[in-house]
Amino acid sequence: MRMGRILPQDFYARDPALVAMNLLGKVLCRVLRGIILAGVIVETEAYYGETDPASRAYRSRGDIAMMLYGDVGRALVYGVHGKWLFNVVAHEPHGSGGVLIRALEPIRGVEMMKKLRKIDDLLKLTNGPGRLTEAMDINKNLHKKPVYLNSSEITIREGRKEENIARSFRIGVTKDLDIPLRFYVKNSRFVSVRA
DNA sequence: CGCCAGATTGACT
DNA sequence: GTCAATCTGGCGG
Repeated sequence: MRMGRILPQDFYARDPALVAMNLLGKVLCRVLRGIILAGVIVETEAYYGETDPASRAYRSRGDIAMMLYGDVGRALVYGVHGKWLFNVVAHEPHGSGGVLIRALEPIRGVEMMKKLRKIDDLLKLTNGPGRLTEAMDINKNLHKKPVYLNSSEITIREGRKEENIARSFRIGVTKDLDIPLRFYVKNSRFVSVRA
């Protein structure tokens, strides 16, 4: 697959659920020590601000929480259970929210991803939010970096058109909202486990 | 400073 | 299916 153009910042200036849905089929691109690692986004989740009990902005005023209210199109990287999770800040003007990238279909730099993950199985390389960050060496260094600039080590680009989009409730959250906010490519083998 | 929840994963019965 | 290792950010003292 040819590398598409980088999505502009205003792509992220919409409701997080809409952005999450529209990110399916787009390409997450990471430049690591001159090597390009890339994967098609096949699973995402939307999060809101203080109204969302699963959000990091729910009853919190820390740096992570405040970022959800800040500039759209920036990487929001933070740790849970010893893993790094990769999000992009996305919300309407004066709103709050972000999109968690939960799974990728690897398309470039597979050998390096296998090294970083210390496994060989292509299907288990990037099928989970903590797995894909390990496969692409995404960590605190990329926190707050814009994903819409050519100079960034992490960008999101045009990819393919996805047809079969499904949605479900978010995975792993203790308190969810009553609308399903997880989006995934229905017949992809690279979607994370559980449902 | 100490404590601990948590948007997870991998190992195991 | 169950379970615990994992470690950072945020908050209380």
